Amino acid sequence: MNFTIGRLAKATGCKVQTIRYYEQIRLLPEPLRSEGNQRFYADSDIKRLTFIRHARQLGFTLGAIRDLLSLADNPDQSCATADEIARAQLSDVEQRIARLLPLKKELERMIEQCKGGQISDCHVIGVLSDHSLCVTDDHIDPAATT
Amino acid sequence: MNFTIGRLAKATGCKVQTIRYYEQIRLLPEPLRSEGNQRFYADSDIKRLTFIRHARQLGFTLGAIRDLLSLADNPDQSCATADEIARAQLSDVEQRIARLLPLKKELERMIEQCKGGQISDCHVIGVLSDHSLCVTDDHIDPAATT
DNA sequence: ATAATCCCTCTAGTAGCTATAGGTTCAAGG
DNA sequence: CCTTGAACCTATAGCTACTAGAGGGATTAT
Repeated sequence: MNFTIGRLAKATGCKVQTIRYYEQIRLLPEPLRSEGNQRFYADSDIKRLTFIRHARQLGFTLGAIRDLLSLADNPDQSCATADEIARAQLSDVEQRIARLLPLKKELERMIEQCKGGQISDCHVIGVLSDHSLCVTDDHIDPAATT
Repeated sequence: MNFTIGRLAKATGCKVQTIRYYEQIRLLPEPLRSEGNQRFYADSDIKRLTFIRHARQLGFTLGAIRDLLSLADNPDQSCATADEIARAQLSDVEQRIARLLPLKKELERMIEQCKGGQISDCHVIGVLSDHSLCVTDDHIDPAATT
């Protein structure tokens, strides 16, 4: 019923520091403390943290998770917003895939054409130096995470 | 023959601050300065920056780009190292795709099952709360960029 | 009693930029 | 020649989502 932060960490596969970080940014509520100032958690905290970690594994940002949590806290609302957040996340993932696939092709082509000679004949370096040797124009947005 | 930082930015599609940042981390050499302390660039800088931007578009990290640039600077060497860096990048991209595909599936499933009722019946929230409702176990490393 | 292990706070670091503040230089128009 | 506005300068802080470390206190096992 009462867990130290270390046990919560083990139970959820989350690092101790990460838990304190989530508390700091108010994603997790401030827990009770022992006399010696150590945090003590309840089952509800395991649930909440599990939710967070799972959502992170699905690539949701902490901002999106914050929204999803506040929805989960009010189960009488319509789930339209949750649906919307999930759809946005899906389209994000789809976009990332759509950018990575041509990238992969370009890299494969680059590597395939490298005959193992000198740098001066190297296609890897060559393609990077001269965009026109590239198959596709639009590669990737150097931002885009997960 | 002589460009201000703004012209270099336009020529390469790179922001002015980013150029200064690249100089700061020594990815670009310190350029000459005008009497009024403004940077002036030569054609070689355009080339170098183009190389960098193109490599970034292909998802290479600045560390990898630094290595590739030093290889490009010594064209008599073997291109084995360049090849290796490109292969590492390819495998990185492949791993990212491999993680995103099951993610996409899970999100699609999540959304599909959402019937638009209340949060309490919402599959989006439900799946996040209870991992066992999930199809796959291994989702994603919440790190992994581009 | 003591040692090992856990916990505490606070700060700084990671990647790759982006943005802002507060000031200087430059080029063009009147 | 003077002024105006754009472009430039430095320095610093912010972004995401953590992670690592210093320097100490608490708890538990022996």
